[in-house]
Amino acid sequence: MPTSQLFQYTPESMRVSPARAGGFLTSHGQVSTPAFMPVGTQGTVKGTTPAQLLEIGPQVILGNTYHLGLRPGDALVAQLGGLHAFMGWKGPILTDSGGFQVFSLASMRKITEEGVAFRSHHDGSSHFLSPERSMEIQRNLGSDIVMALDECPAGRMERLQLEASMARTTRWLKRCREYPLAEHQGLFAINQGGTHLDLRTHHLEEILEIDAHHPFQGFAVGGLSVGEPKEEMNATLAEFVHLLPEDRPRYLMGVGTPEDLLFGIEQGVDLFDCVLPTREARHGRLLTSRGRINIKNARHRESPEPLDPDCGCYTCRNFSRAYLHHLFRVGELLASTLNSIHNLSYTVGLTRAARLALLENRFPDFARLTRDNWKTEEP
RNA sequence: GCCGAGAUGGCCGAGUGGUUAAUGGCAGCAGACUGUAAAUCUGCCACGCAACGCGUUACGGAGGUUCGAAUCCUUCUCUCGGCA
Repeated sequence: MPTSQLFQYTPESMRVSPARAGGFLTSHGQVSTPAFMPVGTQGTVKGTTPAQLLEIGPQVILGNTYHLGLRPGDALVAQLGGLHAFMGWKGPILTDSGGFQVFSLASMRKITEEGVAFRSHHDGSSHFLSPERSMEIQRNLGSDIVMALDECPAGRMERLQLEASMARTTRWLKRCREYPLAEHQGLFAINQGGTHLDLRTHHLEEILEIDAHHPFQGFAVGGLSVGEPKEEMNATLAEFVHLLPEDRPRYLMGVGTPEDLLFGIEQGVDLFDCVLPTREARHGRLLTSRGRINIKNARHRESPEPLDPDCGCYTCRNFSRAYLHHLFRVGELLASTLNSIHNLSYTVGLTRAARLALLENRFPDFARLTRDNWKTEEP
């Protein structure tokens, strides 16, 4: 079954804000939105087993083209039955194209019209990622949602440079669209333009020209949360997201914090992904309905309380802050696991709760209450 | 008892006459992290202040040499190894 178009639960005419609930089908299950997608770059959502992930309940998880193409290699993954089978995850998978690595590994790559020449971060060996190669890797991985290869420019890139980068991203997008993917795979286009509304809209027009001949299954907003001021990111989202086609999923890439998710949903974003919940979990920074806590802080040493009394995750059901504090202080692996389970549960749960509130027509109240609660934990 | 080695800030451990309140590491106290080169990285970490500066104690104890000592000398105490 091919990844299909968005179907909406709340028609535009019945909505009081751009925020919306929706969903679409993939061959590995339905995706209900808004949804937060945990990142599993190297074929694992760091710190969790698929069974634990199943309980957390994400709609989709991510894998990465650059990383998996390098190790263990997409051909091997294909030989072993594809990424779903390889990593033991039966639900939908989205693979990022390697576009973000063009940004994050900037010191180890060179961009040309043909593609991106990378030095492997493992051993320095040379590799070339073209739009076609990115598609080939993602086809081999067998993900349900394939991301177009883009150039993710740094947040403070000069306008002129940004325009050149975007033009190339558009040309790459055409090549990605022309590449034959597997029957079940859907391709998402990525919009760039930094925090310039005119560049964003211009790029969107170019994307929609391609879309008119050969439709994309979704649209992503890329190039945000990459160093630009938060106010500029929010202004851009507020001005731009509602311009994206209504009838297909909108994906805000690399975002983020609970605050950002709520704001994004309010602007009409359907999908999010971010490494923050798992990375911060590994670093002892935990999200709760009452704000953030740092479990390594001495003040939690003797606390019998759960992390978040309003959370029903495995970690909060079974362990005290004192225990989590202890595990972190002694450097036990279980600290990462329990913390990751919680942060992911919180983040996935936030988008799920938002969806429910949207379906029940009480989203504005939900958003206000959620924000008020965040202020209670730490002064 | 003799011979040898050594005693440094909470711990381990550099430093052997002067940019030394004293390298590092650990522990401790905080912070950062947004399509993962991140189980990572950063700051603080003797005491007292009218504190981006000043003062006071500090390298086992006591005494000495020197303009100046954690660093050299004497002695005491203790620790470790070897021989009796």
